[in-house]
Amino acid sequence: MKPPLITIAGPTACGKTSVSVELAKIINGEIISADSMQVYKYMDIGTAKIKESEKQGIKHYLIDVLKPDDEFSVAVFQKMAKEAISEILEKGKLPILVGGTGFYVNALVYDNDFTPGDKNEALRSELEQIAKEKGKDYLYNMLEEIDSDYAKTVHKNNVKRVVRAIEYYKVTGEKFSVYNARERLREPAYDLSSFILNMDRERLYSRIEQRVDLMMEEGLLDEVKWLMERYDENLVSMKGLGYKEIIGYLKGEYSLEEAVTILKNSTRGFARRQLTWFRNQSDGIWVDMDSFKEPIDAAKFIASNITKES
RNA sequence: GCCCAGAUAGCUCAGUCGGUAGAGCAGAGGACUGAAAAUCCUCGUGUCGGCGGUUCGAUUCCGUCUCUGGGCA
Repeated sequence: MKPPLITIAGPTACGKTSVSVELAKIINGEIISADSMQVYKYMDIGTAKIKESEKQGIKHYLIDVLKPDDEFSVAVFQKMAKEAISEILEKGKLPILVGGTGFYVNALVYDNDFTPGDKNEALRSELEQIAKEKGKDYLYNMLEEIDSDYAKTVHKNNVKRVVRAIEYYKVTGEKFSVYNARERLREPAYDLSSFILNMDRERLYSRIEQRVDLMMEEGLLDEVKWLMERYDENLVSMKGLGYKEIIGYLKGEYSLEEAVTILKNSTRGFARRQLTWFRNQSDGIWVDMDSFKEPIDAAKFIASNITKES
């Protein structure tokens, strides 16, 4: 018998946070964040992290658990999320996975195997160096020779992907395409109820802009300055939306006003990419946020659509 | 009032030595299996300001009008 799991996904700024808290109250659940940036401490404003007062006593997992310079990846996420699920289930409560990082949600839901192919930092930088010196085509040709099937599915300009595929092969001796094909066959490891929140695009975009303006009012600039004094700008965490744009301003690349515009534009693009993922890489009931007046109404709708087997 | 410069895709502009036009941004779609808020791919017809004229043919040349900048009075 599979353990129960409820997932709530959706693009940034669509209202996941408040709906999930309301849902947790209704069904006696606890929340696990599937968010690649909210895991980091000290990054509060830019990640639109839930505030203590907004939690309303509902326990949240995987928020503020790492420092900005700690290692993080899907594999780490999956491990920590699984631990959180066990903990919640032991209490007799329901786990609710909430977040906008579709890749993470799927990794947990399908329980993908991340045991093989651990990353090899030295190899990665070596391969990146090759791409820089001999060109992307050269690196891509290397991939074609060791795994032509995977090469067919990735664009030669996507150096990150090409590097990972070569890395995987060198580390494990197995073709990345073989690994992918195997992982693709997996069935959900949970008794799953999945929901995808969405709303009118125009409305979503204006909410994004409002949110960015609010972040500036709340002191995003100071938050980023504070982080810059302590952490390296090349950290993965510092590549997050709201951070890399303000860092650009702090380095004198453009004005603060431009930084805000760039941030708004990038966030809209992010929301669009998230939606593309949910549309094509995930299953679930789409919840039209426009048809609910309050978050609690959407939560009630979700609660009534949870499949009850246990 | 006069002079000059503009008026071209939602925005900023390029261009056509006359054969109905193209970049960036915005927008849309897609990929993704240990960087994922990352990375990468694809998609551009619009009375070329209005009206006349020259011409086989005008967005391109000429005239005129309107509007917008700037300058002179």
